[in-house]
Amino acid sequence: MATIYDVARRAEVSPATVSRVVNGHANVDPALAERVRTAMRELNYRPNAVARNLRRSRTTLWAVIIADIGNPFFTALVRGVEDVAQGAGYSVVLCNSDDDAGKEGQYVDAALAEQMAGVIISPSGDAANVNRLIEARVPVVVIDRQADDVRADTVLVDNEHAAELATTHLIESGYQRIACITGPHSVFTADQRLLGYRRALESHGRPFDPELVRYADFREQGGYRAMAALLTLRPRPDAVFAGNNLTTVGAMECLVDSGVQVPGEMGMVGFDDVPWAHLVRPSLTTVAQPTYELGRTAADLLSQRIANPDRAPSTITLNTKLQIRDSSVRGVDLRHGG
Amino acid sequence: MATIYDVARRAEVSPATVSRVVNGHANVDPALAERVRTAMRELNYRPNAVARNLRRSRTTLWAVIIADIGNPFFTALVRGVEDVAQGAGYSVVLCNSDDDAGKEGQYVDAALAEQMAGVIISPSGDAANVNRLIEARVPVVVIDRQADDVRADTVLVDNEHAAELATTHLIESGYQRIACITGPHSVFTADQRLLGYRRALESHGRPFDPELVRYADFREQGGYRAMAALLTLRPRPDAVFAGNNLTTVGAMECLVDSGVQVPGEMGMVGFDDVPWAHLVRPSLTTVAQPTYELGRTAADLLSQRIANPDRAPSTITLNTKLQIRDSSVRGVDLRHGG
DNA sequence: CTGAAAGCGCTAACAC
DNA sequence: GTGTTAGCGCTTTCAG
Repeated sequence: MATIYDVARRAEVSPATVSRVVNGHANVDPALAERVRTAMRELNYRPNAVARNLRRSRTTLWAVIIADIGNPFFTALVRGVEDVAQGAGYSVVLCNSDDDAGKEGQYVDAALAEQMAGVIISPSGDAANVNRLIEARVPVVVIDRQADDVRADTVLVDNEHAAELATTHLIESGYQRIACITGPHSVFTADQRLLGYRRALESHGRPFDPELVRYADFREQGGYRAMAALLTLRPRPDAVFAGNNLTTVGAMECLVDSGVQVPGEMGMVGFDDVPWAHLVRPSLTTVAQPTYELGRTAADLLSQRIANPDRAPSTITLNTKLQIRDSSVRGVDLRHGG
Repeated sequence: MATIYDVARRAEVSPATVSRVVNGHANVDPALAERVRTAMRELNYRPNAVARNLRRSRTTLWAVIIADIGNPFFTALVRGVEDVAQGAGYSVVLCNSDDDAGKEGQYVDAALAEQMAGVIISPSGDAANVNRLIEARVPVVVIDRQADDVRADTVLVDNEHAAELATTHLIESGYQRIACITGPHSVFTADQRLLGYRRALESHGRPFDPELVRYADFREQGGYRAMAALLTLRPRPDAVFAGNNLTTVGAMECLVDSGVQVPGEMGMVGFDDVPWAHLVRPSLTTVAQPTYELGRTAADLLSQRIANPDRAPSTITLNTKLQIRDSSVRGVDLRHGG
């Protein structure tokens, strides 16, 4: 590869002048600049970002570390991040932690080693990885999940409140024995949503029955298995609040396979929209999250922190919206077609 | 941040020795090595990958440039890449081109500038971006789509053959007027699948009617609109072969909204599996692609090319499988539940 | 087995 | 307005 010295020699200027042209610094004689540009073209010169980054001690890459690349919630969020990043002159590299603290740690290592300009992360259980970033003074924004003992900018949704509304909606629709499929114990969103579920029950004078709570991984299969287990209970629950989009899908599949009618025999509310919801019958009542906005907000926060590393961290909570459709309203029955 | 010099000073050795310890080179006195490790821990030393990359003129990052991060086909593929990369000591950074040659070009620039160790790319129409990588001698594997005038390792599926089988299946199921929703003109997979569709018609003595072919973007909305347009034709088509997973979903939504019964009034075969297919009624007949294997294969090829940059490029074609379900078989009617 | 020293490609003082 | 030069942090000959 041609270097800046090759270009300088060919254009008969100094490397400094080439650098100025490359970086668009003012005060370069137009004639010289033109000579430099010609030389660059002739040599097919491409600046070496590695060298530049070393010299400047900074880069223009953001790492976005997400828990599940297969979950549309996270990919939608990434789009929001990307759009802001692009506008601010950063490139986004996406890292999939699979909710595994070890894999996450590796990506944090990489972000640190590569001197990434900033990191947006939805942390797996353990706060240690996030804290390593903070200690290294890497600008970081935590998204979707709050980590205890972490002082960082954070973007969340009103999980507990939304879960309470969703559960209340099931209660008000006349369901009696409402179960909850939540996520893994250590995951923030799972805990919060369970809390909301519980609060709704209690404020309506309903007993909280631990047997009706299932902890699934936040994947389809987890939802399926949890639902299957719930179906063995006697008396059987007659409604379910599912803690994320994929568990909702899994639970629905289980109900289809078991021939349980929704919403007649089983009411259903999910958290976060399910993709291709239009094709699912009955249409699903869900707590809709502003996924794209979540990404945008996190990216804005990251920009601001990079510009001003010393300001106090803030937490932004965005609002969700309960989308009432067919799966949670008795009297509406199964059907397909227009 | 602590540098290798700080560690050297503290451990009372030379920077070279620290470097040897960090990189696990043999032949370092165990006592010295221990002193170095202690010093690293005390100073919370983290190697600076930027400096290392500059010195070594190589990195341990792979870029995977995909056309649509919202399409499960691509995210599944990425998982295959990741697993191989991890085993080979590389990290994967994901870049979403949105099938836009401009955005793609930016990511190619970034990959070039950052001296990425290799690139896996599903190219948008234009071959120029891929050729820039090749000219710069960056190891590159083309995936999912073939680019003309590009000599690079390539991993594909048997698009044309699969499309032919899928269309033949519709013919043999008794459908008479079979339409095709394919992708944008310039996209390789769209062209190939259209070709297969056409071949099936011709080898069964059916006329090829251009009016029955619709070019949609490979998104849900494209499929919806194309289907809507097809429904206005008189006589109306009675079956559709849809060229990718999202167009299939879109087309199905349109049929649901229009009250057209599948498979009775309209037969349907899609290309690539639709996620949450179990929830979709009727269950969809699709051409299943080995997505994960596609990613693995591309990653293996990239490994090999990095190890041996001068070997001749090869093209690997993986086989798909026609999964016959309910949407393409008359006599099976709409239903829901187990 | 260890250390000294050069240099990867670029940028930014600083000098002219 | 332009050139000279030091040095970002690391690895890797080469000497010893």
